[in-house]
Amino acid sequence: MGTIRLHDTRSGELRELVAGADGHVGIYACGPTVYARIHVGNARPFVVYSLLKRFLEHEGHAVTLVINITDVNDKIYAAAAALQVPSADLAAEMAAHYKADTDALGLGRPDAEPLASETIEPIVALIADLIDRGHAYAVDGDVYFRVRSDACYGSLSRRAIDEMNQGEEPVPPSHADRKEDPLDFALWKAHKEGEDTVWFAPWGRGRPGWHIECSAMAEQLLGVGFEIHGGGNDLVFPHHENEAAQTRMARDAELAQIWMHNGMLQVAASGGKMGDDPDAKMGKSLGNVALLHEVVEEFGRNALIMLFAGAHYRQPMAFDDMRMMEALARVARVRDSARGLVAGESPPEMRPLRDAFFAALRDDFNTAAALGALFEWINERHKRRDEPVGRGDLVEMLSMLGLQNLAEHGSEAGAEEQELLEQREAARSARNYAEADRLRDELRAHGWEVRDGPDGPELVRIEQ
RNA sequence: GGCGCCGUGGCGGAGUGGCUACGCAGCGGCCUGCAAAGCCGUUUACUCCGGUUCGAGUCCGGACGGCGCCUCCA
Repeated sequence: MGTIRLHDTRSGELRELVAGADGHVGIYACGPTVYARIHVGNARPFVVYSLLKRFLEHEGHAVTLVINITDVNDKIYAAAAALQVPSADLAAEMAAHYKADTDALGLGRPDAEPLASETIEPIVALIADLIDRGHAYAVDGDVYFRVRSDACYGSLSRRAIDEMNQGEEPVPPSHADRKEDPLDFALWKAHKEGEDTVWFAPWGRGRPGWHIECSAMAEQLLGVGFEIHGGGNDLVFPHHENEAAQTRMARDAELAQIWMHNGMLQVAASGGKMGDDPDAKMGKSLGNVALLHEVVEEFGRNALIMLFAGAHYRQPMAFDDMRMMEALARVARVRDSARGLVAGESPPEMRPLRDAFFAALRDDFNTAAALGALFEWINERHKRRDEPVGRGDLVEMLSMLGLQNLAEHGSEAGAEEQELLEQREAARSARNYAEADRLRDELRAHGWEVRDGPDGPELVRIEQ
């Protein structure tokens, strides 16, 4: 084990991860708002934090990963109204899709996936505390956070307070004067015409604002002052700034120690289908989305994880079909290499490359550099092709990426394919190469590639 | 306009004050009926201009270019 450092947005530098009691590490990552099916961009944080959990556990920590589901939100009301369905039904449907789509990534589930709609009591209690402490105020059923009462406001996103505005939804003229200060943001929104879900609070009927939902859900499951808060870097301001401010003012403590932010997926306006140069963040509002389940169905989860792991999590990442094809080739390289490894430990001389892999992960979870070490290990393994090489190191490394399946024995070809292979061998023996090649093409159409080796032909499953 | 990030070889993408990242693709060779896989060899780098330094893609300043946030967004 060694020191693990992670980039902290607040300080702008790498900070050592300091675990809590008994080596416990709590991670809270902002999950999706469920008003439509998620796109591959939404999957990046899911993958990054799921893999981070694996790595931290490997390093001896007990990890609790929480990824929330925002199921009460303006966007959900709007989408449900457009579809003429109850907003709660739409949210439930899309939450189910979200779980199925991320299940297909094969990385397991987070330890907790709280719903905003099931956290209303803690949310109301948190708002009440803020009002009691003078950091929030109720006006005509709305409740607003008094931004200027927090001297540290802006410290996460490092913005000067006078250069900010909360924007929020278009404010009707009748509401324009509700806020004491334009900077103040809503903790509770009074029920409005057309909204079909409502909860009761001391200051009136309504529903929570987005930011307070996360503060409450995180505290419920991880307490205050947990180790890592994550999310996309588009959430730094205002979402995470507001989350941090709410908890700071209500609890006199910081919500999280390290604020991690992953970079955006960049994609062309076509959604990455046409090979155009990526030129903008993938986003539902831009219409340039590639849906997660479509990408997984087309290229497989191995390739998508390989793509994500191929770049540092903080960097923006280009996404398109060409890059998925390249990721698929990397997957094939690993699987081809793993074939032929024997059970057991790897040669000690190859240990430094395994160690380099983990050292890279300890240095701000640099999966790209780690993958470089993994491929160097593979190259070294091939140079030793005349001696048995244990798969131990490779399985250990691949497990960090959720790709250990690449080192496992693939399924055997079916009887039909075996029959075709035997027919091809017969044709080869008869030097009827035209027929042999035809049978090889036929096997390829079945998804199996023929590789003739010293010990006879072998059938190898073609990646995706 | 403000804040932040980035600019590496055909493409993707790490890293580092002096030593081949890595992957994909290309080229030559070995192997092979031909392929595939693999091996050997090999081509192509650090946006530009100043500065610091014995030495800078690597640090500092500037220019140009790109991206994110500043309104919902992973």
